Amino acid sequence: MKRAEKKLNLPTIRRLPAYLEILKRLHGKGIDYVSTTLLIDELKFESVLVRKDLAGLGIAGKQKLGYRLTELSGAIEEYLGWNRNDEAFLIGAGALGSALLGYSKLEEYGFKIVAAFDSDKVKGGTEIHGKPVFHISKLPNLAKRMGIKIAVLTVPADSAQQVADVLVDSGIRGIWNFTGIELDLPEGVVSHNENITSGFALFSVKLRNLEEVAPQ
Amino acid sequence: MKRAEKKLNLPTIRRLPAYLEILKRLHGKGIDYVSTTLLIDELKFESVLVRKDLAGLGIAGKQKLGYRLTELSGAIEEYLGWNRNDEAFLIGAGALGSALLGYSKLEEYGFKIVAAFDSDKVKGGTEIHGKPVFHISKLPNLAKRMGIKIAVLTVPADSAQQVADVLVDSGIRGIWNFTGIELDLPEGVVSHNENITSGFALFSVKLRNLEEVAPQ
DNA sequence: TAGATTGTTAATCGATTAACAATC
DNA sequence: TAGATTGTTAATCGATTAACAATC
Repeated sequence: MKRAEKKLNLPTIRRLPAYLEILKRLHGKGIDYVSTTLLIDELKFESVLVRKDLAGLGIAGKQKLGYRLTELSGAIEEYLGWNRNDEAFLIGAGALGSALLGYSKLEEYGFKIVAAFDSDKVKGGTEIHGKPVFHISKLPNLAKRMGIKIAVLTVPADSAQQVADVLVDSGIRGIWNFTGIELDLPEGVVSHNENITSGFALFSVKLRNLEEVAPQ
Repeated sequence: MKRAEKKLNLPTIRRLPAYLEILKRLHGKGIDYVSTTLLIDELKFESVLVRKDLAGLGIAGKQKLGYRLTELSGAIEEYLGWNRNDEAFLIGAGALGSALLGYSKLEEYGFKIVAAFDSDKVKGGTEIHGKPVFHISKLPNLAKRMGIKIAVLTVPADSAQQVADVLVDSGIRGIWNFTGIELDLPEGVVSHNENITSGFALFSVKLRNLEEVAPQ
């Protein structure tokens, strides 16, 4: 299969997992071909948009039939790199960190958190959702020995930058950042900020509008 | 204080919490006036953007000085409705649900989860992060008695719609939806979808690019 | 053939950025 | 006054939607 060369735009990339989820469900039902009309039955947006999105993946549909399901989901997984197997560390084993350690979908998508770290004193042999938890002082050594290049950062905001510096020194090149802090990182290290408060703000505004339309 | 009438665009609303966070930090340092140049020192984007964002809040800055910190953060909180006190139920006390029950920032922002529900058999007196957990069968009654109108939905995808129907019947009008499923809801009920896989997809693509630029 | 679908090009809409005027 | 800043209008950029051609 030829690698899709086209650069997809950001909203498209955000939508890809939703397509993949639906495709999985349809695959379970023994469906072989999916049309964009079938896909938008499940989603709530326009079929042109789906078609544009899929066009960038570099696969072709068949008129009257749609896209071959396995080919389509394969292309999405390949585009996202979810057919690979990435190993990552998680730092900050609080409530959010623990939730991510137990979020099995990540592994399904080729993203395996192999160990967690925390600044609290941890007893030897501690595990959360079956993943070992170490004191953060052990991270640099383990990262180098295991060749880990990816980290999930779920520490409190006020230690975010400091921990990030340690990660960079330990050879980490990609940081999935849940701290709400904009990290200062050197060239060659990428981060992606996940910010639940942004989504909460949108939800809040929707709630406020609701109350204004029909108070009490 | 006059209510800001202007409708802010979605990206602006998403940015408001970040401004608020910075303002809180600066407030702790005893700073009274903040300029947009000061704000962008912390963020990584353009000061025009910040100015445009703040313009919609309906407050005025002072040339050479900037905005009065308390007035600015007050206006943001009011716009988001974070100066109110909303009570909510959480449904689905798994890993993610538990994390949200322990996420104290929500309460700081006027959003209080008062109880959790799960379909698993729960013993009387069960608590997670100090919040009582009930069997879901108790929800309709409690929601009505307590006048709860907001729910956080963290159940597995395959029961999402079914639980949402129960919520609507119980008088819930706003659903913060973490299930990854697009809910079918009647007129007058709003939902906001939080989808961690979307963010993970963006992170994955950044990681993939990283590897392509400098393999191994 | 008629109809369902893919896939592309043009038009529109929305958000960011650039330019600059106003003012303390 | 000079300089730092707010705040607005115009230009640009990016994404969605509309229109439609192509084809099985």
